[in-house]
Amino acid sequence: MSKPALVRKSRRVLNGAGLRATSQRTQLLELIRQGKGHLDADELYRRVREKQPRLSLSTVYRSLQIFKKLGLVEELHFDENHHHYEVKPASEHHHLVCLGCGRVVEFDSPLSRYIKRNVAEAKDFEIIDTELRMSGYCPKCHQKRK
Amino acid sequence: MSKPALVRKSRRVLNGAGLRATSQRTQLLELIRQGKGHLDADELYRRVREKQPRLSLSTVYRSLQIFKKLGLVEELHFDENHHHYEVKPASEHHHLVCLGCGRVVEFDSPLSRYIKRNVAEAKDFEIIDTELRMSGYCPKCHQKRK
DNA sequence: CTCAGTGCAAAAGCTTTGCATAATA
DNA sequence: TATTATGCAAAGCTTTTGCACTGAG
Repeated sequence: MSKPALVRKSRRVLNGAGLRATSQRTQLLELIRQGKGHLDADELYRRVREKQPRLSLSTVYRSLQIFKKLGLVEELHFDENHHHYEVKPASEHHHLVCLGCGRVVEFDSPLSRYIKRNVAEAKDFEIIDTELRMSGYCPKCHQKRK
Repeated sequence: MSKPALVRKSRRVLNGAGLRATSQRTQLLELIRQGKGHLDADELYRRVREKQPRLSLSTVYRSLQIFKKLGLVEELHFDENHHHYEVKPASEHHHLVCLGCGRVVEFDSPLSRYIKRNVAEAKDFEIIDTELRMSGYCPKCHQKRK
């Protein structure tokens, strides 16, 4: 998706919810979309500040909460004391974290959809979100441990 | 398992790792084992303090880190800004959290073991831990939303 | 008796909030 | 122009750390 299209889309979504499409929100969304990694608030703060030095951390946090509520981004809970964010993917995918180097690999598994359906039925829950996180050692770090 | 047996087991595990079986550690472990819910540090702190009023929060945190390293307890990441702990279960199980009332339901799914094996193979990772968390609305809260 | 473990207080993250100012619709 | 959103500073929570004292082995 080209850059202006992204901006247009953000605007549409935000305005649609009765919110304003400020330059801060637009840039944050854009960064989260582009950013391959799973960004945390501080990382986003530092990156956006390169272009908008007056941005404040509060705005980052406030924006992230809004994006989360609108379903635009997803909050991930890795092993640490802070959250990571990524765009809500059209197709569900999950995360594999290396305990050695911290690398995060995404993976998809059709089986997770079966689990979801089974659990929803067994427990009579309406399931909104599924987060599957595995951790272990990547090939390199696996070697080093020996 | 009877209470003295629990104490004996804790002692064995701790001493085996060259650590001391203090009354604080023993009580914490006991509570986590009994506690059906998924306890957080503060909850543990308050509960143990009923019997040992001089316990400090730092000790709770330090103990939890130790238990985690020894593989005695598991750290869970729900939606919030703090962690929850439970005894490391012999059989893997997962969590379903109600976004309305916060209730946590455990479930098991044999399929998660397949996913684990598939991912380990596909990504060439040595997988240590799997955390599967779903969230949604329980029957009661599902009703209320309408 | 020794040294690991504890309590206390202080510090260190991460995240939220109040309020005056700036910017959007 | 009427609000909504922002920046700044301060506060709030959870978690970690330094240090002198205590208690387990």
